[in-house]
Amino acid sequence: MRTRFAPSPTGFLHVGAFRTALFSYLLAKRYGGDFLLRIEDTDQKRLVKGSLEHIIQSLNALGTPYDEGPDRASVAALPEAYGTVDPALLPENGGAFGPYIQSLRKARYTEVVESLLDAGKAYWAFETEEELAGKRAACDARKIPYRYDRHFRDYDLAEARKRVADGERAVVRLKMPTEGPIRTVDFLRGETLWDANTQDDFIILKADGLPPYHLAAMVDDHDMEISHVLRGEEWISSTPKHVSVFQAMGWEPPIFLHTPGVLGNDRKKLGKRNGAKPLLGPVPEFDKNYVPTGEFLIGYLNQDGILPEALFNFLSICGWSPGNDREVMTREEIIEAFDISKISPSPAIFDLEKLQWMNGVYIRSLSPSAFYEKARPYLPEGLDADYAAAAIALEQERVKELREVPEVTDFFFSELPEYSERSVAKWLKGSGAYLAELDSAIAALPEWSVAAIEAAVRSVAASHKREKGEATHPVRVALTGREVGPGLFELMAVLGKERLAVRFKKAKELADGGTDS
RNA sequence: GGCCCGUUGGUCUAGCGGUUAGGACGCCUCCCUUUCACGGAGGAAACCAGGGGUUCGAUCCCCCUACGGGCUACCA
Repeated sequence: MRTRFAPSPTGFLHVGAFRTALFSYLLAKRYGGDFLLRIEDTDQKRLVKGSLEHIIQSLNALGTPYDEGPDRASVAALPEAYGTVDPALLPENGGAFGPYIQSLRKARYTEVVESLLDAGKAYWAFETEEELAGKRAACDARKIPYRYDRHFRDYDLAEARKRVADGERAVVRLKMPTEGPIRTVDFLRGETLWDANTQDDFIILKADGLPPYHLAAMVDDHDMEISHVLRGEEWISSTPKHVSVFQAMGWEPPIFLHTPGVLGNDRKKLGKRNGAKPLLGPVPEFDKNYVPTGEFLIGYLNQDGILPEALFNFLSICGWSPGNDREVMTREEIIEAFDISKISPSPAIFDLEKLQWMNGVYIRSLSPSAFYEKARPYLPEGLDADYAAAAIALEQERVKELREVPEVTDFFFSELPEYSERSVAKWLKGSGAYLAELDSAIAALPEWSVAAIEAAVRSVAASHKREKGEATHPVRVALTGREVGPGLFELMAVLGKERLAVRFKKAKELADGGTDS
């Protein structure tokens, strides 16, 4: 069992691609196999600096690291246009089937193309791109479907090679069957028969000397002994091309499984073409000339504080289910339950609200110290660690994304809370005497515990004939400036005597002018 | 236009010829409770895209239509 993820270094890794990578990873791990990363950079024009590192970082961040893939030596061999990759992210030895970067495998593709040429299964074609565009336009004008006219299909090979040797620009095309159906099998959707006359003698070697995807990926999947090819459903239509390559070379094709797209709320595919943002890992800085367009649904989930484990879990059940009602599962449980035949063949809409809910589930399952560690990057610098940990622990069951932590805990860390006028008017006015008495009672407490604090507050409240919200709300507003938040007595215990005294003093001033009831 | 793929509540899905069509998110109500949240108990929400078949019986098998998506590049 060997699977691979084969993205192009052309920008952000988007959810759809990410989920396909996850499925590939899960399949390999389910059967104890290997998951490989291969970089498909045969279109050098679309290369975006920094995206190679982004791809590797993202895979690591999600928790789907590759068993075989780019290593230090091969990345070092890349031109500067790829940007740098943190060596710590790269293995010393990428694996026995490398290099795993297509631009570094040019010689092997040439070899395959030459053998196809020799066998009479492919041919050189000399039309320029302009001529081809002209042929296409002519068909469009007559409203007939365009197909390459196979002008050079029977052109003399020796003659063609001479022209190429003389420096003429040319491409190599594969001779597709001219009759009979071409049969492809998709693991999820079954067999489909493609009429030969809908097929084109497609290009397998571009004029720049590199092959396009249709050839390169097949050669690599074969050479790297990939058993299951999981890829996006946009590849379904070109599968007949792919099986034709395998057939021409006399190779056994892998099992193809096309994963459905992941759509945004607008039902539009979430892909790099509409500029979905990255999911995890540091936000990459790409070249200025890389401008994603369209809807930005995903946002910077990593910056928002979505935990990798939550995303791993969520993505795994986005378009797949274990066949029962289980949704929250550990990574081990997911791997054990993973079954590609239960992948849904229809596209799914990315449900951000459900992800947020699930992230909350994962945040709540964290130990207080783990939660503190995860939340720390979102907190201001220079806080007392013990105090900060105790403070944010009170919010752990309330936040769905880590980014919420600073705004819901800021009153712990500022000298005085920000008092909203509305809250002051509603709860502080007329509570001066109550707060004053509370202040002294708290200051006089011999023992500092949540229970002791609660007892003191309840006692003072009782003497003022205050119950429930009447008793607690003025205190909450006095100490935090707001009306919602963690348990009042817990929060007071964490704030401590000194901070409490300062806040009571300020609150009494704000309450001035009113009379206690 | 041509060729493909898809279609169960708003969303993600279970189902694989006989079910009161199950679960989750979201929404609503109630309980717990000092607020919010968590947790608990309920509820609204799908004539299984529509129409034909096959069958004693179709969400499930076949066909057609509609809608959505993809491909139709010297991009992947």
